[in-house]
Amino acid sequence: MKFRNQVEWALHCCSLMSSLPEGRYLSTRSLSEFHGVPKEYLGKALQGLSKAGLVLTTLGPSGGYRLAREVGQITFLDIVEAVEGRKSTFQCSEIRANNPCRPANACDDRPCAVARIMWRADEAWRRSLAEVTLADLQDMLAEDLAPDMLKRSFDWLLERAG
Amino acid sequence: MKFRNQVEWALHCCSLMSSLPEGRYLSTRSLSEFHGVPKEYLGKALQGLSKAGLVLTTLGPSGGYRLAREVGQITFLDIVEAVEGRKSTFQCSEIRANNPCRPANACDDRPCAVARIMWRADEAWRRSLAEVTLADLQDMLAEDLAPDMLKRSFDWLLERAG
DNA sequence: GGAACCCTACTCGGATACGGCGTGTCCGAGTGGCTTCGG
DNA sequence: CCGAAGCCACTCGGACACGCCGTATCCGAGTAGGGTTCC
Repeated sequence: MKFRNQVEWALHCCSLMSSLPEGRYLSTRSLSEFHGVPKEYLGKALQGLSKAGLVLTTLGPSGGYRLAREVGQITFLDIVEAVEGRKSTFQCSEIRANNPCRPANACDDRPCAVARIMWRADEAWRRSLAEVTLADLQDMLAEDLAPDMLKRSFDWLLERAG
Repeated sequence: MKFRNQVEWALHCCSLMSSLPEGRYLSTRSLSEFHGVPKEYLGKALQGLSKAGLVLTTLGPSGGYRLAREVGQITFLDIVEAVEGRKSTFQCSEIRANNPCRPANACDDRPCAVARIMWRADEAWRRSLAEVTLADLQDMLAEDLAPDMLKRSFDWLLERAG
């Protein structure tokens, strides 16, 4: 079980858009050049973000994407679910119903115990991702990276942002 | 991102083997009949458990699988990792290295901030699964299911166990 | 000079091919148990 | 009657096809901006 690489791309794109000034947009072309990934394919990840309402789009020259909410109001879980979907990582196929010893009037009032445990782990994972926002990521990056590099990246995207 | 259904099968098979008396074995044939899943394919999941050292095998008539440790010493994480592998759900492709503004002597002493957050969520998920053992599952099932059905299932597998 | 119009170039979005891994199946190596034969 | 040997049926384990989803790409609908033209 592993994430598709679109998740990573979407997260990094949102990270870039976090420092985008009000009213400016970043195009798929610019984002793909910055990250060195295929433009057309990256577009599908961004479309996922658009469908989920996380980003706003504008057409035409100097068009592109920008975040739809404040950086503190967009969590990692929002982004991951926008790309990967909202379905649980564990799907219970009700295998217990095939038990040959199971009577017809079996008590199915509770979900399968195995599924309950797996879903609980799924919840823990989602909760961990829901606790981190893009604002937190900005803080982490500010602490990790050299200030001059942040500045240059900021200028780079400002130059390309319509 | 979703688990393969082999995970569910493996968990339910381990659940059955949990109540297997000492020295007895359950064959892939019996397990597949009990759960109503393809025998040959279920075998691959059990082979995964075998490779991970979670179960012991015996060949010949009345051969099969049985748990290698006490039910309290086998966690859900053990089983899931035996089937799905131990790799993290998030793979960092070091996309930040493609940043055109990144100098040659970039500071890569720390992993990518995005990856750190995703890995933390991965850890939370694993921790949740590591906290539950097959003994806990047995307790849950004893509380959920009717005692007579447990008894019948127990007799069923005893009849088939070599 | 200013405003309206048109054209162009650039954008996103959905529809369209290719490949890898999960899904499902088959066959061979190996072994424990039953039968049989001899003492 | 008892023990040992041989055979057989049953087991696991790895090697072999099929199908679906992730990956990658292309093309069309639509629009913002700039240039031109007219008033």
